[in-house]
Amino acid sequence: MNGTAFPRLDPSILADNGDALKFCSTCAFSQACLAQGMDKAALMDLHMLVEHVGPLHAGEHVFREGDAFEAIAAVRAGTVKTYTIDRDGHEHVLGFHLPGEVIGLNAIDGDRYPCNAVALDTAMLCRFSFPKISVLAARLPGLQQHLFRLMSRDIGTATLLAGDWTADQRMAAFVLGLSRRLAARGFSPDRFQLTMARTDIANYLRLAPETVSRVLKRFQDEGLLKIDRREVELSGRERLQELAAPILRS
Amino acid sequence: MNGTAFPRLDPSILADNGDALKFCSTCAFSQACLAQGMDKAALMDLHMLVEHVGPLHAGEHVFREGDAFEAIAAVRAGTVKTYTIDRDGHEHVLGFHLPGEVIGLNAIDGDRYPCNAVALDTAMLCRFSFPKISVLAARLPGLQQHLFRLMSRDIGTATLLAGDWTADQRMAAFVLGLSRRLAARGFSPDRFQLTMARTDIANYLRLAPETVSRVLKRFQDEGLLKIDRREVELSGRERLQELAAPILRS
DNA sequence: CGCAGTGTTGACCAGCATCAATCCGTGTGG
DNA sequence: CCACACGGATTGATGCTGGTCAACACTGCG
Repeated sequence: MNGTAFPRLDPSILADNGDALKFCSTCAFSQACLAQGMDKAALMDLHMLVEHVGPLHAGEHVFREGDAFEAIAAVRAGTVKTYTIDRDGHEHVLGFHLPGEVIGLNAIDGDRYPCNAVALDTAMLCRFSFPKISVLAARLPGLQQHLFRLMSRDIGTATLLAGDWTADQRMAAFVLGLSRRLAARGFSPDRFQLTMARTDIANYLRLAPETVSRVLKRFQDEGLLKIDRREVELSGRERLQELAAPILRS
Repeated sequence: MNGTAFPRLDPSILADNGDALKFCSTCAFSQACLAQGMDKAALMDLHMLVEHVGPLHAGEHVFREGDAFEAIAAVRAGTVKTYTIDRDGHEHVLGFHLPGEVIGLNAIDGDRYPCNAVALDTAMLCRFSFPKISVLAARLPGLQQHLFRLMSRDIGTATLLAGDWTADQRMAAFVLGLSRRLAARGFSPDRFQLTMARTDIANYLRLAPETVSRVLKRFQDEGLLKIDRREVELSGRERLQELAAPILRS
């Protein structure tokens, strides 16, 4: 619970610079920058300012609401949940962040993080000082473009979730969304583990945990998926897609 | 209804360049950039790439979903509504944009606008070619920072609206939010016109129009505000703030 | 005047939340 | 090894918020 806010670089990685680079080059953030037209030299610059964070264990925080904002971070492994607690004590889950995804972008406007970020399982991250990456982005058009796109995408997904969809639509979109994002990282799209509790899913989809339970049960009864504890297997992808279509816009 | 997509520069403004500059310098976008540390020369560069759009009349579109994305735009006068139509034909209002606010940021990720933008009353805009402003942003740290902040802020407001709030909370947050944004532009915070129809408010807050009507009525009965047709007067700001507090985080 | 668009009001209903009880997998201690 | 407790998940009963449907009022306009 009382994880240190943004732990510093693991010394064992610092020790061997060559290793650190090789390590980081697997980071999807770098990959995306490359695809965005950055050359090798530029990528090297990016690697110069990255700090490897972790491994964090389930329940340890990456940052907390109110912490001074200094850096964004890319998830390299594991799952990170971002959330806030409103004044009635209710948790609002802003998102679940898989490997390759970036957290902290909503903190840029303001000098403090507006939410908490916690590891749901063992997680590794790359930390990018925001002032530094801004300066670098001015030199590297590909990086600037990549950041713009990431933020733009976040606006889009946030507004999609904001729509007034039924519990079934939300649930279908959630499962399908996970499936697609996992597939994009090379994991199986049809069979995966939920790294978050039912309560977390409920707080993310703005449903009661009981509703999450019931909808999943019904989906199983109707053959859309098989679920055992946290293990999910998609068996009725078409029907799920029909349900989720208006949300995922596909 | 059938407004041209992103009408070109009004020739009467082009005619007198000095006038155009004076005109644009009132633009809140420029103001904000100045505040962000840009100098006069930089501002001049920014003015070089701006195109003035409008006046657009109520119902004319700035852009439509699926149009090629080329530019973001700052509202200079009037109100612009952004919205999408889902496959069931239901309208989802993404936002109402007042003078000084920027639209199109959610289009950067992707080569097409993901939503429509329509003028609710007579509106004027400044259009910024996105490729051009990107290049400029790389030269002007203040501009880059400003863009980052704008997008970050949009992520935040989108996620706030996504929460599961009651009709009363949403309505209070909506009215108070308008009041504050208008106040920031120098308009009266206690007395203003709603430029949008009840249906638009409903589609924005994910409520039925009937609910909007009823909640406003009740707010009036309880002395929180006076409303006559589209004219609003806030009379119980404290109580509204209480209601909206968890949403507006203030 | 009559019509159309927008807004309001009322009656009814459905979806989901809430509350409460129970189940189940896991860890713990005797 | 078993008994027990605990947290998360499930299931059932009930109620409330807000949606839906329908009728009507108001305003502006041809």
